[in-house]
Parts: sequence; structure tokens; C-alpha cells
Amino acid sequence: MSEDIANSPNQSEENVQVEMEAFRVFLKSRGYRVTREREAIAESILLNHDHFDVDELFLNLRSKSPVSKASIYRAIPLMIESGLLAAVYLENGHMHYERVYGREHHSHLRCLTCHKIFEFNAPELTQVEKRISRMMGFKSEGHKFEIWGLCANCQAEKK
Amino acid sequence: MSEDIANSPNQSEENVQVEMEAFRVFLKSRGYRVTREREAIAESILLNHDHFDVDELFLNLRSKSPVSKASIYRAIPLMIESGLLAAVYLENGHMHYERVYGREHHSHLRCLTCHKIFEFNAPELTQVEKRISRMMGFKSEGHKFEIWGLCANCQAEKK
DNA sequence: GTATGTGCAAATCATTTGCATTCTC
DNA sequence: GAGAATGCAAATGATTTGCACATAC
Repeated sequence: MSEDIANSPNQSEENVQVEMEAFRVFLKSRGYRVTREREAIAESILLNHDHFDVDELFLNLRSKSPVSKASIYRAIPLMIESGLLAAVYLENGHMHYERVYGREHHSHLRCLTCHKIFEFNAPELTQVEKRISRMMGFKSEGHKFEIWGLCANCQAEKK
Repeated sequence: MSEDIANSPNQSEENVQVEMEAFRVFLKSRGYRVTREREAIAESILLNHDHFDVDELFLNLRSKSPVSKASIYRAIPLMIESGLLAAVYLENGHMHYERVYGREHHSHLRCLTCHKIFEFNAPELTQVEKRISRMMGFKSEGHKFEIWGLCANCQAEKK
């Protein structure tokens, strides 16, 4: 099978509503409360699939429905736990996250020059995860694969 | 081809000397100075292949040839640049490194319970790196693959 | 001798936390 | 209302940096 480039357009309004509802269900199932802040944070993430960090999220929220950074930092583990979010990489000392809910698992190429992130899907990685786990007696829960280097654009600009 | 478990015994004294020399050559080639501190740090790392963080390195050095943490933090980028070291993962907010010089490239399994790291080698990962890079017009410089889950021991202890 | 490297202590900066106040259930 | 969640400001903790002194070249 050949790989797909995960190109995830922004969510349609209805999709967002479906996923927001799933998030509320998650919160309730854990005894957490559904607050205005958590909904604002989740909605902001669901509307924007790109890779982001806490500052970007904070700024995005500022105009419509401001939420303190403390609350963002407190909400992120919940969103990860709920499967809405994943921490994908560290850059300049701060973590970057991405929307994961309802998206296909994928891996990343990161350009060392322009710092852009490109996504791809390589099915054999899951095979490797399974094979190695079996071999090592491991009960695997996930994997991460990342390639770094120079993107096409930055290669061109170097000349 | 089947994978090898990278089990890297501590270095023999002679190997260490060869690699120390290579490090010195690297330093000089860059116009950096060969200092007692840098040698002590490099030697400590070369003698100990395990995954470690700055505190462990600091403690290892303390008895024989104490080096300040500032110097350790300043030396690490040099050691990475020289190919002696690689930053492998973040745990509890501090980076973990491993000796890389002269070792085969390998990937990691990390146990979420006991936090132990297991190493393995899966050659198809390099194929994936090449194939995807070609497809995306990327000039790749490396990759990282990590599996997380529950190691055999921790699965057993859970019962 | 000169510039680089070191140690120390102070500064950064992302993230976490204590606490009084505000909300959800 | 009771207990959770929020915002703010202060605390934390890893890493970085300024500076005076030491040392490699």
C-alpha cells in the first residue's frame, strides 16, 4: 500500500460539533466538569488542526473567549487523555501539540531550516511496532516516527 | 533481515582512548579548546553508554573530576555536534542523552511504568526514511522511532 | 599574552501550584 | 450549596548567561 499525505482541511462546523460533544462526554465520564474555558480551548483546537504551542493557543483564544494560560496548561493533559490532542515535538524548549481526534495516525518530517512540519503516513511503521513489541514481550501503546532534514523549498533557496 | 538488539557493553579502555582522540580532533578542527573539563565529560560519557541526563553526568563526574553544570550544559551541544552524543528523549522536563559515537543506529522502546529504555534495530526504518524523503523532496538527515508501552516485567508485576 | 573556557550566581522561560473567587452540577 | 475550576501571582526547575578569574594555545 502506498502512503497518503495527511492533508487535513479545517473541520466543518458540524464535525466540530460532533467532536465537541465527544469531548463533553469524555469529561463527564471522568467526573470532570464541562466549563466554558474547556469548551473554548477544545473548539479552538478542533477548528485548527495545525501544530501549535501554548502561546499560539492562548493568542487564538484571546479575542473570542480569553482563557488564562494556567487553565490551558491544566486542560492540555485532559485533552490528551481524551484523545483530542497529542504532544508531538519540542521546539525551543516548548512543546508543540496537534489535533488528533478523528484524524488518521501519521508521522512527521521536520525541516531544520524553516521549522515547517510535513505529515506523512507509512503503514509499515505499525508493522514494525507490532513485530518489535512481540519480539520484546512489550505491550505497546503507540509509536512515533520523525524524519528531520531540509525541505524542498529550503533546498532550493540554498542556491 | 531480522533485527539486532543493540546491547552495548561498556567500552574497553582502548576504545575509549580512540574515541577521545577523535573528540579532540573534532574540537581542534573547530577551533575549540581541549580542556580538562571537556575531556572529563567526554570520558564519562564514553565509559557509560546508558541513557543519562545532566544530573547523572554531574554526579558521575563529581568524585573524580568535578565539573560545573554550566560547563556540562555548554559542552553538550559540542558533543552532539561532534557525533559523540544524541539527545534521545525528554522525561519529566529534562532531556536524556546517550552515547552514539561508534554505535549502530537504533531505536527505543520505553516502558511507561518503570521508565526503562530498551533498544532495538529495525532496518526497514531507514528504508522508510529514504522512501518518504524521496517522495516529499526532502533531504533527510536522520530519523527517530520510538515505541512506548508496558515492558514484559511490568506486565508480569501487574498481576 | 590573548582569547576562550570555567565556575558561580543571577537571570530566563516554560510550566506548575497555592489560594481566594467563580462556576458547574 | 459543595466541590471543582479559574485567574492571578508567586514558585519551581531546567537551562542559559554575565562576569571575574583561570587556562589552553
